[in-house]
Amino acid sequence: MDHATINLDARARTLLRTLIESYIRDGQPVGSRTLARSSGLSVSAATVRNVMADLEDIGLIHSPHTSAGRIPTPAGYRLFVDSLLEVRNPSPEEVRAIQSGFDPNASTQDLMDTTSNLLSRVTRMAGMVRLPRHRNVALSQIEFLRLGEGRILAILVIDGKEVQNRVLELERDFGQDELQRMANYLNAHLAGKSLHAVRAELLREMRDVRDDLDAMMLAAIDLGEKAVGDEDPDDVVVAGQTHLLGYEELADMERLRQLLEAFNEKQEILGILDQCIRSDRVQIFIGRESGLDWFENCSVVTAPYSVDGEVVGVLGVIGPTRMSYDRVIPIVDVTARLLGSALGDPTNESR
Amino acid sequence: MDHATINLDARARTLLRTLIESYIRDGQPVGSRTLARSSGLSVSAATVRNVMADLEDIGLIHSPHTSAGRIPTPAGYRLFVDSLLEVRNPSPEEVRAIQSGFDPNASTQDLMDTTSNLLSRVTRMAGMVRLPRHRNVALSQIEFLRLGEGRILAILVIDGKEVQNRVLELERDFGQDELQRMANYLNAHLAGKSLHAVRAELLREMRDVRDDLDAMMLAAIDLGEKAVGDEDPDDVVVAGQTHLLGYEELADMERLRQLLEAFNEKQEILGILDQCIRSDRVQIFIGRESGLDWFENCSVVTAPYSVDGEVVGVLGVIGPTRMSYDRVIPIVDVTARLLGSALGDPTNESR
DNA sequence: GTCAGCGCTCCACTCGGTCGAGTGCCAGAA
DNA sequence: TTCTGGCACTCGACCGAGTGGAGCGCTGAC
Repeated sequence: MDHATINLDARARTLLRTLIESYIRDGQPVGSRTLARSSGLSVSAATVRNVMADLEDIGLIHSPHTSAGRIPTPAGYRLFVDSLLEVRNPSPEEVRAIQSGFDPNASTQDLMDTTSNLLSRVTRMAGMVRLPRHRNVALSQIEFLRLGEGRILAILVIDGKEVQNRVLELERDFGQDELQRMANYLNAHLAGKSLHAVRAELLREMRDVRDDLDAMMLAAIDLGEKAVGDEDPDDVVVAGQTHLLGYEELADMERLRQLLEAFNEKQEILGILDQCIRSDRVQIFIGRESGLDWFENCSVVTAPYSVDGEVVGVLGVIGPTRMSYDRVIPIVDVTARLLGSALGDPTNESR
Repeated sequence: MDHATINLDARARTLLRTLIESYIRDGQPVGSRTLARSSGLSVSAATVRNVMADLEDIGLIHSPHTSAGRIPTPAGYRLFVDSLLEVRNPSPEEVRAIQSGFDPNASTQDLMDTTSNLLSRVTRMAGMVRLPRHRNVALSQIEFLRLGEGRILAILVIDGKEVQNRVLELERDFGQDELQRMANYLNAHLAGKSLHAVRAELLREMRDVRDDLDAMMLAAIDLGEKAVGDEDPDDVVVAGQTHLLGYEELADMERLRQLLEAFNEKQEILGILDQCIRSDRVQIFIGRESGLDWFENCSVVTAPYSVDGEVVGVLGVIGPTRMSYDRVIPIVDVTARLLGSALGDPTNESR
């Protein structure tokens, strides 16, 4: 396939680009006459037909039936977004709309919500945001609360603002005063370090220094490890799914159901987003490329967002394959940047 | 309208009932011949036609066009569910399916999730559960954690298993040891009492005894009042919205969009459910009766659920007006009962 | 390599006709 | 008075034929 793209001469590329742009705009198969006229080239419709026949052989376009116009195949879209597309700069209004949506004082959860809402509102498709990994956020404080026989509540305060609760089931029972002392010990040792570091340290101490510590400290370390142990839950925030009902190419009810179901389950969405987290720029999945059958006629545009140079999450939109990539891509891109800086914003960290 | 229902003789009622049952089953307008045959009455089609003409005059049925059969109007459905419907007992499998879904050890939130999932799975429509009011649950414990300058985290443990976090912004700053003492004071006074009682007591103490207490106690009461003060957030759990895509009478995309949007916003759903909380049995909204335009072609079946004799919430389903009320009503009913007892189950309260 | 032209294909649309379900009404029976 | 059979009529669903138009592939000329 790849060598085929190289074989395309300038004229064929122009025609393919014009064809796809036209189809994206109108949603109608485009015929040779229209294409000849709108391409800007001074060639006749017959010539265009020849070129189109070639493109069809390569598998970039196809006609739904004899004597209809041509529409792009997934491979055609692929080539289009990879090397033919000229992305517009996002319009100033759009940038402003996105920018003004970010409240630098909001909690992380709120930021995620607004972001996916913004994405879906501006693009009129479904927006989604993968929650940031908390690898390098600082543990501010850890506390334990006895709930009942062998059940204690661990409270982690992160970055001085996020609070996480975890209920631990233990075999041994601890009194509240014991718990208090263990928390004090852990806080003294670990407060201010990143969760990642905390975890590593606890594991190391459990292995190395168990002889040097009294039973209480040992229990404290054990408890701390249990409390920080679990990764934060994988999650993704989705918004604006209902926009997808508006696109007639997605009008098949059964398909649509599966699609919305996937948004509810979130599992598959997560899978897709996680595929993108290693990339450092906008990525695009077209149709079934993501591996899910029911993504036919859908495309996904994602971009990772980073704080202090480290990628911490991914966001993106899902819409019909026939979408305005030139408009959507920069929107996703700029949103990712703005989210990254909102998360890393000092005004956000200070409180 | 009401006197009209009284004017109906037995035959007309039978015919209306058969007509609606038939329409609910097949989704087709039903004509006089079919109706005459399936009603069980020994009357001719012509007679049936006369009766139908009367029913149409009263506004209980209408034909979509000349010489199609008749279909029920909302008023017809209303009369049907009010006085013609014979509800089946829920089938044993259904009861078992529902019953086995309840895990008596689950947290309230999990219970809500499973319940709405159950409702939607068993009825194949959208299920929803209004979160229970916590009016008479016991406060087990209250703790405070200093997050930063003037920001403290209040942790309420309720019923020995639910945990609620609330961040309070205060004008004055407290040290952690002060907070500890205040928590001790509050726990000593209030633990074990219902949230409702706690709140009342705190308010009373603030008014009455401020002279007798030192500043610390006063601050503690103030703090406690702030922590328990807010009502728990209004919320509703929804599941299985996607089932609604399967019903062709809801196939209008624009309508469907509004409907799903409403599920996302939850506000309107809340409104509907709250209308039902005063009732003590199954309630039904047909079409626009709930006051929302876009509920055309939809009906809502709700039932309140109670713990220890007090109604604490509502659950229900939303589906097409043309639904099997005789099957859905008992399902909703029995689910409400089972949820109530799962919430009140002593095995649930003990841990 | 490009282009005009021809013949062909296929879709979308319209038109007329038929069929069947169902209605409304009427006159006669019970 | 109530019921019933019969009749004329209406309307939607379906079918098939016909038509116009868009668009293709191919070919022969330049």
